[in-house]
Amino acid sequence: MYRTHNCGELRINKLGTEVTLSGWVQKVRKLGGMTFIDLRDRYGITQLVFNDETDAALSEKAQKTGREFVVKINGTVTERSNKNPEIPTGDIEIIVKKMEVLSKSEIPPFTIEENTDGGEEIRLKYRYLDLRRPVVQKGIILRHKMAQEIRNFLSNKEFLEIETPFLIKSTPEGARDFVVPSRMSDGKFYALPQSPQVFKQLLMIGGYDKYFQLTKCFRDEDFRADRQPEFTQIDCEMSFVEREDILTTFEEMTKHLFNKVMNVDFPNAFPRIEYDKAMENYGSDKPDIRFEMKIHDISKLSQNKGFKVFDDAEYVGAICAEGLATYSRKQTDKLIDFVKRPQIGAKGLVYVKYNEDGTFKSSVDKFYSPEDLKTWAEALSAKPGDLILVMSGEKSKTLTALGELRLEMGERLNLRDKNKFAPLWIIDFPLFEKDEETGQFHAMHHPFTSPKPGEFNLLETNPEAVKANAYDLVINGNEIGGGSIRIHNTEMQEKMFEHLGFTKEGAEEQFGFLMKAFKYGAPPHGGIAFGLDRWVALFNGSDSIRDVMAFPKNNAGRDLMIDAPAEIDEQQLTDLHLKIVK
RNA sequence: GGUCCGGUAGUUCAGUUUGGUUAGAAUACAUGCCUGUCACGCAUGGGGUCGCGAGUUCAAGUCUCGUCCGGACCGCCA
Repeated sequence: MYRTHNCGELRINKLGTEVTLSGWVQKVRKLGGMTFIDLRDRYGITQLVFNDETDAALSEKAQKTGREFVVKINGTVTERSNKNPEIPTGDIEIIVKKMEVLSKSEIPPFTIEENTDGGEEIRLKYRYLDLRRPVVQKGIILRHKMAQEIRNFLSNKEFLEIETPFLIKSTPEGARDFVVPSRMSDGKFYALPQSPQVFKQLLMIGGYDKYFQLTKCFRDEDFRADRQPEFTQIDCEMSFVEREDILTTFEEMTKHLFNKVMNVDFPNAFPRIEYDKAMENYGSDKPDIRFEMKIHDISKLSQNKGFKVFDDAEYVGAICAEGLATYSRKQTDKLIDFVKRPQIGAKGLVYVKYNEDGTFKSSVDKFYSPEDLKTWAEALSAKPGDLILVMSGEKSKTLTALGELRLEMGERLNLRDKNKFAPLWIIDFPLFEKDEETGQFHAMHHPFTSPKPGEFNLLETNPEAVKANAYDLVINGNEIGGGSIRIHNTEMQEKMFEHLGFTKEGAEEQFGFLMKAFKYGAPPHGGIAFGLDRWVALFNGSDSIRDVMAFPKNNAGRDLMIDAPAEIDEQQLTDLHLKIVK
């Protein structure tokens, strides 16, 4: 037998018990005639003691074990004379009688402790060692708990977990597909799903009116801290539902998860904000509403006073950063640099300091009287001591830039507390967005999204104004999930493809099977999908989804541990009818 | 496709601004001392193609160009 207990469970009430433990040697402390070993497994750390006077040979053996050796010991649970209040097992230690080395270890490339000395790259390369660290385990365990709770909740609501295929067909809309060459069909390819979208709709037509799946999705685009080539979605779909049914069901699921996993309760309904309002007030379609600092339109108050920059602008907007009127010239210059960074791309920034004594000091004093500035302050509900930040230009771009600035100021004012959660729904997204270069319409959500009821007619006259029956769940500025009520009849779907620039033949070739299915009694349906990785990362307080994936890839989509992607041999290429062109 | 930052001991970094003696620190590792440590302590020691290639120069970790690798971001991600 390898163990009677794990390394995290022994307490003072087990004094005198003979135990067997197995685990990894985290640390050996030699104090002359006495040696301590910290033995670790995923449940905790237990201290082992060896004494020269009791058993010199065993003590010698203990001193020779290195970090990360796997050992099995037999011994007696004893009260420590010097207790360690830092760890749960700190009141006891094991006086070892027998030790067996089960597996030796080379010297690990970084320290495997709560605070490692290893950098990102080396920890990815030796991911199996990083996985031994409690902080990493915490994320992996949290992920398991969330997945369990999701399954419990949905299963109790009579949702069925149904798998859909990974080897499917490439479609032109959306992200780039990962592609798999076919050996059996010369020159043909499978594609890995970007999401099970079409299959879950076909399941609705197949009569499985409540479906879900925790499944991998694949998108061959460039990656970020919160984007990996393969990621996990909580994919859900329901039949005979309207938007309200979906929002109610999944708001309940969200609350269930918060309650069971984070012990956080939301007695009230989540706020619902229309897309247009979100853009106007927060400059983002995924606003962080842990703090207010709304954007205000001060175009009317600031134009026609002789300041050309504002007069020529389509829009002038401002935010109010509380208590920052004391910012120095150097600090305001830093903010100007911040908005001028190419990622934000603003031309500049005007600041107004509303001083404690009620006076104003701004970078545009030449053009605006204190009375003018006072009207701005009133519009923003600014108090003496606050700093007003103003940007102008083309409306949507300025709003986006102000949104970025708002987040930055929220960060500086410590308003983005990781222990605080602010979920909300964004609703009424536009159905289409226009490609700036080609003028072509794209589906903002996806091409199966239904327009809002009552807006079907607008489709012909003013497609850009049509709102989609789509919704996103946003928590703390992260898009956690999104979905829509789908189109469920052939005519509407054909019209949609037409607007998206598909020819009749093209649509038939790509999605003919779906259009055909619609002809055999398709129930009204809709659904939602959540990004499990992002959600776990959010609950875990991680900035990167890599922290909550057992084996993540780097930002170039490479797996540094197994060194993938890799070349394949000539025979494989031949079998797949492929030739490498350099 | 683009912008920015980085690559020096097993690891994390300093040194590069202003080219110039034997490239440092911490930690890890090894050895010795140490009987209550838990970031143990003390002493000694080993450990470097300064990512790679080319160039400038009497001389390159340091300057230039190219290239590879890693990270953050923009585009992209229905």
